[in-house]
Amino acid sequence: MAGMVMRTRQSQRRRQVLSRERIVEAAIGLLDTGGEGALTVRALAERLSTGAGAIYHHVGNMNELVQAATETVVADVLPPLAGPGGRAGESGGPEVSEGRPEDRIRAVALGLYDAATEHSWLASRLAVQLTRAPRGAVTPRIFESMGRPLRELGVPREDWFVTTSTLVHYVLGATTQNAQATDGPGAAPPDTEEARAAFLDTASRAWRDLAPEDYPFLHEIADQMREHEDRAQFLAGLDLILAGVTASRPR
Amino acid sequence: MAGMVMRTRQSQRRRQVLSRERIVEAAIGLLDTGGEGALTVRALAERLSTGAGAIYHHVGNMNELVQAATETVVADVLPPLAGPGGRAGESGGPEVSEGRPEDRIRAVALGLYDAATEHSWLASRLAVQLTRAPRGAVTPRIFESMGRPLRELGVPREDWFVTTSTLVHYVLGATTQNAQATDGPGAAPPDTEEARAAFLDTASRAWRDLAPEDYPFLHEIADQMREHEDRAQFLAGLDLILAGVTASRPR
DNA sequence: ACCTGAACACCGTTCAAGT
DNA sequence: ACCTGAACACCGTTCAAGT
Repeated sequence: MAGMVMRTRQSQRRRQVLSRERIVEAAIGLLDTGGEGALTVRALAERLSTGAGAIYHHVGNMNELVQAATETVVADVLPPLAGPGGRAGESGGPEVSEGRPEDRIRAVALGLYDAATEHSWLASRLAVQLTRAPRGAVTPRIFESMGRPLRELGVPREDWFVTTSTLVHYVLGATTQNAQATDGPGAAPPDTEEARAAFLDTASRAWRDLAPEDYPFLHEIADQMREHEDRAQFLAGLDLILAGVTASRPR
Repeated sequence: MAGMVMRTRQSQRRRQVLSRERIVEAAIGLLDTGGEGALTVRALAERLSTGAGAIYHHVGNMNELVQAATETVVADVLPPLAGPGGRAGESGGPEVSEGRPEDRIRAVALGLYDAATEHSWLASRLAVQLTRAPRGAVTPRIFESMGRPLRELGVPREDWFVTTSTLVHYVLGATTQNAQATDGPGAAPPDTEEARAAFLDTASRAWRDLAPEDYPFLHEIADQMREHEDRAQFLAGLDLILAGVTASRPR
């Protein structure tokens, strides 16, 4: 009987070369390589050595596919959701209930930030996803892992939703902003270290070239913009918000 | 001589029915009505009673057109950039140097928020724009008007860039998140008051249906999510960040 | 100079036909 | 059940030809 099951599974696996998982995986590959413009049904079919129509047997449409890709990538960087007791889950990511609450919030934020840096297409999709599919798998996990530490920070119960939303919105905005935009037309931010330095230098100079009467502030921060480091900046902004969270709580 | 100029201008105006401005205007109309999916060269050409190719005489390509539309909409809601002295500019929006600094930051943020609410396509485009075109017209204006009041708040000079970026990122994220997504497939958030209530109700119920051991926090805030009001929430989040800004400053 | 509109090289999606 | 691939109805963009 065990043999029968084995044989069934094997033959299924042999014949069913195509699966939703394999398609999503291939889609992520195409997205990473060439951005959203590179993900087409035909390119996908070729990479999977199949016909265009076969894709539609496992995936409803293109939009659903990109959503699945987003969910897959994000799920990998979120901490497992064991209960508040803190037992370990089996998925990747750090523990959700260990360490200081600020650090746990930072860990989730950084996980999303790094994922968005690695997958340039992620940020813009993530934003859409959170709005449209609050029943999707990742939205609840993001809110749960970002918000849970707030209790320990002493945030009053009635502020939990606002505070969590604010944190998520910041992460979303910063992440979108810093995403390498390899997609579509327009001057894409650079990939290499020195190209990035040149990019910042040009941007900084552009600010300095503005009329000083109209843009006195930009003139004053042009240097800081040239020298800033994205990831450190992201963390500093997060700490600013956390300072607000701590300052607002009653004692 | 004045007559000659007049005649030239008139005949130009008569013949040149098409102009970059008119095209951008029509594009905004299409975007507002049907989202990014509704903006096609053919639809644009029909609305302007012309051929498809004519568009390309005034606009480089589709992407450039959407960027121009974004710039136009955003420019209308930003305060005029008179010097720190505070004389009035001639464009729309409130004064940049009047009132308490917190209120001026709120005004800019709300202007962007309201614009994004009115133009559902704006948010996602704005995010892209800020990254790719730091020399564009709106990015400097946003940073200048959001950051200028920071001096009066007592934020130390070396924190100006981080603080401004954090504020902009939050606005960007919140705005993207709350944007009515009429575009593309997927369940679009609703337009009417009661449809929105139903939407929030469903979303809140979805959180409540999650396993309580894994999502204890979401269970606790499900009610707040159902009852929250987007704009008030947006402002509350902004105030949270401003609290952090104030808390971090040396005194 | 400005505009026309057919033509080109793509898309996502469907569907009869095959195995 | 799963897959094939031609066909359909779209795209953005180009370009010879007109005025």
